[in-house]
Amino acid sequence: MSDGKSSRTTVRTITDLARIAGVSPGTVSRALAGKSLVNTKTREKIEAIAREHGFRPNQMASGLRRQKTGVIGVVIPLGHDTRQQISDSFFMTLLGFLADELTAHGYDLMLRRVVPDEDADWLDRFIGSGMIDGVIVIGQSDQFERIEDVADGYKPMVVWGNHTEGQRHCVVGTDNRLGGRLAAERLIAAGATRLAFLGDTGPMEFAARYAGAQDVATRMGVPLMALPTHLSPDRAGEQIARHLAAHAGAIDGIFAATDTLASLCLTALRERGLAVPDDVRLVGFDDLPIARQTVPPLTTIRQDIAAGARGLVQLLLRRLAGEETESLILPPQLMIRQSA
Amino acid sequence: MSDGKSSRTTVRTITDLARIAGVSPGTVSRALAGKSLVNTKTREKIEAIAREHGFRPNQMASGLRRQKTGVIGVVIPLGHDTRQQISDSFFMTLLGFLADELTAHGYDLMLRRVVPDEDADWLDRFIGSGMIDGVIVIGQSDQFERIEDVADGYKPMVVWGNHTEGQRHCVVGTDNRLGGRLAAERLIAAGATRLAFLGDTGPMEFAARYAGAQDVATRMGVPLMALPTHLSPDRAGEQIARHLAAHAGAIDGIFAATDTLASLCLTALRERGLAVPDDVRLVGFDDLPIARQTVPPLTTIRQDIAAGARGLVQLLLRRLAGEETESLILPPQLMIRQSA
DNA sequence: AGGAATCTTGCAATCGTTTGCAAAGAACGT
DNA sequence: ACGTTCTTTGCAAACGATTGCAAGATTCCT
Repeated sequence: MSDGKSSRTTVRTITDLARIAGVSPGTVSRALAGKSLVNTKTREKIEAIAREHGFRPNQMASGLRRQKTGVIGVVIPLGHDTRQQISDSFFMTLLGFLADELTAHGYDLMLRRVVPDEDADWLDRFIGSGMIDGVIVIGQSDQFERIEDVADGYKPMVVWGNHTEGQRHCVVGTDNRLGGRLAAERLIAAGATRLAFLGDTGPMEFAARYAGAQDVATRMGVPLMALPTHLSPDRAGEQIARHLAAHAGAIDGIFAATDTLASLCLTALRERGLAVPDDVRLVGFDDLPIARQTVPPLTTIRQDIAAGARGLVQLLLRRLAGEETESLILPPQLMIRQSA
Repeated sequence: MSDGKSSRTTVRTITDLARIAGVSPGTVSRALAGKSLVNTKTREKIEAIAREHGFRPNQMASGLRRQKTGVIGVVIPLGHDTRQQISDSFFMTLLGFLADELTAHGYDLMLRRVVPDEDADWLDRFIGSGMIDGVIVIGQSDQFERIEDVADGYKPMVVWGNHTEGQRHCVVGTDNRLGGRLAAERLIAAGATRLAFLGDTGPMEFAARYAGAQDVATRMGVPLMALPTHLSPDRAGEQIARHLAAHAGAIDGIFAATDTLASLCLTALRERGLAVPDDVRLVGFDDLPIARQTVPPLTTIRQDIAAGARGLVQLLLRRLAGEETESLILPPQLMIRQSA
């Protein structure tokens, strides 16, 4: 089927190919681009030679000339916790979907993880590199302002994160506040009377989830306590244990900022001999695969990651085409299992 | 601190910058590259102007001229199960480490997921694009032969996967066969007398794990049964349940090909009312974070993912420098927890 | 057959940066 | 003051593909 190396003469450039085919480089370029301005017979001959020698036009040269690269940058700013934090589960899954989605539209994906504290210039540097046609930022982290600044002067950018009234950059994300409300409502419906929010309230997404829970707590006249926690599993584990030790009896419903934290929390609760959901009700966030496999299975707020990826890419494509676009807020969904 | 848009005149090219600085483009190029052939004072002036206008040289043009891009391609072939299969946990974690490691060495990362069945040309296409200086293949999938073919003619390639005697491509990976042996030995030491391997034995890594377990089973005169299973969590769940239904009593020790499968298996065992490790011993593979949070915590074979990423990048860099390199086989490590 | 209309193709400039070569300028020694 | 070395800089040719323009080749019509 594929022969590979039948080529005596190595043909690397469009000019080499042109020489063999006995035409000019321009014609080869047009033939391979499929623009109909070239005679069918000539085109077929050129295509045949190209196939035979396994020739592929150099993307760098093409990109330079056409002023577009066919590459979309995806950048993950690591703000709060420097280490891979949120990344591992949720963000990485999103990244996988993004890769598929971009590929489906003929784009390549250039990935960068950056530490804004060490490199204040992270976003401009990426955009200005000339290597990418547009950029998707995964997570606002603590860089909201910088992203806002860039958004004014650079259109082909879409951000995964939380939507704030009046913001200037285009964002795709779950309605975190609504998610927080759903979680708190479920906890209360399941019998909880003293709530806690488990997770760092610094990042905007989490702050919104907390605020949502607060809405409900206030409305229902139920207390809600914040238990700040790091996200990296190693540190989170002991922090959670410490929280439980301190507030053991004062809590009977926990809303964890992510399923990962919820899972750790489950372990910690078990170690303290507290039954879920009888002694303590627990609701997570994300609906990662792990949520189905904990003991008991986790009641959680589902984010539709695939839909998120699709939205990010579609909005970006429209912006690349020069359109203005609104942000896209996805509805969260309460998945009732057994932990609350 | 950063001013950003103080630039009246927009300066996009090195030539613009040269005009402002009153020097030739060549000088600007040399100044920004830090090559010491330019007068210190001139260099400083140029750098100042560049900073003020937020200028960054176009990577495409630079790449074209220098014939190197500063980008490493990372490709994940999706062979057996088309869907994201293994990717989600292990591969994605590896990808994260790779991103960090490449960044640390000044390289960017271009990510591609490909479906070899739909695109036989996946590897050549990537390499021939001219966009990448080298390539890291994550997982051999069922593409061993194609990778071997390419390896002869293209040096800067390193593959994550299994090492086979006499292969021609440079690979980094865990000693899967040894891992399999460790797992089987542990199961038997924990009292198991009738073993099963849970997972698809098609992919080479898994085949080697199975073979390792087989080694031990044969040596100890213990039966070992293969229970083929898909990797995507949705299908795997019911397949495992079916396996257990069929071979319930005939098994008292299970070696799961990955922690993800092990975790699913744990759930299935619980549903059948089988106690772990008393009725059935269970050993996983990978030592993903999840292994610590299952009930009971998973005894598993640890792969050092960070070391793997480091190895991949280091070998690739040496190959980029023209060196020949041997493969790197990492030792697996038995992590004893409570499931066996 | 002659001229207009339509297809194909080649020419050459261009994208923005890098770099070999040589010229100009500075420094230095006698 | 003059010839010799260094430095520092500019010039111009790459890198490989694309594309506007115009010339050459065909086709078609009357």
